[in-house]
Amino acid sequence: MKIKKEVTIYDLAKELNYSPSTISRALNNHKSISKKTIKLIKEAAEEMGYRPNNLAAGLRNNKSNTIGVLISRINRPFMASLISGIEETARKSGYNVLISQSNDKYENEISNCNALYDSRITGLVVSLSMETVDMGHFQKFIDKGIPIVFVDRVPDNFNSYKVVIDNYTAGYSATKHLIEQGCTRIAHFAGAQHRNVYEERKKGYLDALRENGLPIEEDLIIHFKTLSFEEGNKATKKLLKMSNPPDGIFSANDTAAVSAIMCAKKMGVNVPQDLAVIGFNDDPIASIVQPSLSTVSHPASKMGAISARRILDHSGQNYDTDLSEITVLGTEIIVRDSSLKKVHTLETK
Amino acid sequence: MKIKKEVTIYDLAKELNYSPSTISRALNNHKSISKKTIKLIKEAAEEMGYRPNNLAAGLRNNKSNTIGVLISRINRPFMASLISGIEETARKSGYNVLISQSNDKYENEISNCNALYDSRITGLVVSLSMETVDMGHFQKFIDKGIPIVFVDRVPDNFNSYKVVIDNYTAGYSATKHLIEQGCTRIAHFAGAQHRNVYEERKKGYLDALRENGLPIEEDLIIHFKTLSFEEGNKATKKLLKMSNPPDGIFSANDTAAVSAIMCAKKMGVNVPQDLAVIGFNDDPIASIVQPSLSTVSHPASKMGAISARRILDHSGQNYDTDLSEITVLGTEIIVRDSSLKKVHTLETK
DNA sequence: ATAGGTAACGGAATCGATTGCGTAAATTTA
DNA sequence: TAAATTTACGCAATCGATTCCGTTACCTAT
Repeated sequence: MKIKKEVTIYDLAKELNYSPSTISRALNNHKSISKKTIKLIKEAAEEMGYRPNNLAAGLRNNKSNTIGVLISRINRPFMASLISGIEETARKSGYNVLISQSNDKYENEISNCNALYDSRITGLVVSLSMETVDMGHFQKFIDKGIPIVFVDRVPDNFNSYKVVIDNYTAGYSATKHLIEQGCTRIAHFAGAQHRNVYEERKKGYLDALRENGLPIEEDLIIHFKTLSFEEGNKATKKLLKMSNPPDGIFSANDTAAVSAIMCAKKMGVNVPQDLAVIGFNDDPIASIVQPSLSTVSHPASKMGAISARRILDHSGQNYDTDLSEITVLGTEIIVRDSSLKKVHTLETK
Repeated sequence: MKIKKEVTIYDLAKELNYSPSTISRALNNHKSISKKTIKLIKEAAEEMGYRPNNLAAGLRNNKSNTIGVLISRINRPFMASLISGIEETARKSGYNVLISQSNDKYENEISNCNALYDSRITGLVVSLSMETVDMGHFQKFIDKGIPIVFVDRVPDNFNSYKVVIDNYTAGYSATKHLIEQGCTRIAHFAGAQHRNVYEERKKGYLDALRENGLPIEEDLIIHFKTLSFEEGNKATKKLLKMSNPPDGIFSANDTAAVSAIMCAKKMGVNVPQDLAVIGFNDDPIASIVQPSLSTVSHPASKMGAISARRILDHSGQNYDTDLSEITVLGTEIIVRDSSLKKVHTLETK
């Protein structure tokens, strides 16, 4: 097996009778090299099949043109789209994307964090694990001037770039939508309250009830651990067996919302007539379940693109950039059948 | 903003009065360093907060302890699970994972391929884009002794590691299942025939028909471009409007299969009584659609894990490893409601 | 006691690109 | 035309880890 030798700037230098410095500068469009020489060198480089050694450049500059991504799980629709957005944006600028998943374990988040740090990433995009409370493991990036972009599941006690959606307004609007459809006893499937996204969605829910004169009943607020299908099933069963069951559910994710729909159907409860349901995320399953699930959509891929862009821009700029910049993206209530009480009422009249 | 200095093996050398060589060897458990010294050095390294510089090591060794992943799209359930499996396995061995998506464009596949090559990845995991026919862009990896693992969508004209499922048998079994359920006119939603997975699934379908004495009708074989929801809808409509419509569909993926179910329902065709449907992949939507979709499941995450393992093992071994090793994993027919004609017939009697 | 062997470590080159400093030639200015 | 710039480039150190060759000191066998 023949191992072909790689072309380096030294090979180019020898071939063209220039010094390696000139070659390097020419390839980087340094201003102190004449246009002619740059053209000459670049053409020769192309012809000889020169390809820059990122490792060498990285060693010298102590960075690697690589964006690190630290998330809970890759195989979730939201996360996959997020990564997709990061990757597309990064690659257009010649950056690589390094991924790692914590599986929602604090411990994994720390070790992955260290591994990425050691890899001299240019910047880090993070969506916090479910367990994470302490932010200590991120400090070293700040100390080194490496930008961190928190996305979706962000901390509130750590100053850095953030890309989020307006979870409060989304929660408020989703709940308001159910109210407008005639619901008066609306349950909420809430996520872990130390994660901003779930806390704010719940706040929105609560305020929507208050501002519309509906009482808040603690029995109707179910706190989930993982918002899984199984948990959703159990919670729905419990709710529907109450002497005074809810007539609406706002779930903090689609998985649990779908389980609620399917569970209700199995129990003979009509959706949306007896129980209107709205979820969160607009996962593919939302448009497949019957009745189709109303939900809140957010631009996952765009969030990824913006996160990557933050890092790319940060690296191009001077150091004292404002790290605290927060990007808030809008959401949209996607009305499908699972919440359309009114229209349905009209139709059946 | 204080920038903390990184600890290097030279710092350790100075501190402990050893040479950098010894430090390096000790940290790598080289046999020519005494146990005592190794212990001493490792403890000091730990205490001083030493972290190896992968870039420096990578430059020297011309590789980076990084596995490159080249796939079509991240945000597909199969691909996300695949990456998840790769990442978990790689990280356990201290390897990083670099991802890139081609969006099923040949051109992107080439440029991503080059970018990964330039990043000195230790090995490459590839699932071919829909368009790829020529394999030239992969040759340089072979020339360099960098292992490539093709997974799922693999080439048949390129000698390298492969991790696949038995698509032929899966296609055969899925079709056979429909036959056993009483279907006699089974349509097939086929994917691009230059991709092994779709070609073999179709072959299995054809042989199942033949071996069970059913005629092959070209009208019932629809060749899809992307097996999308929209394409599935259109194809289903066309099939059901035939004077002699099919009573079963074997779709090469779940997306199209689900669209068939939903389309049939809308057209007043009963699933599975009038039209039995079976898909492929066991995506989340398969268990959500009603009637739930029978399908073929394959171990996406495990395929990723095995692919990563191939690369890790290859790097540990001597050079003349057998590159042509092919791993074939089993699949499973998941029987749900969309194909259960017989049982349903019994129930309704 | 001496040749031969081994265990334990050090010197210094190497990987490839970058960059501060220096310099010769070309150009402009006075 | 001499002086002052400017242009265009070279020299050599640097980033941090690895590794091929040594080189001691100590041990063993004859």
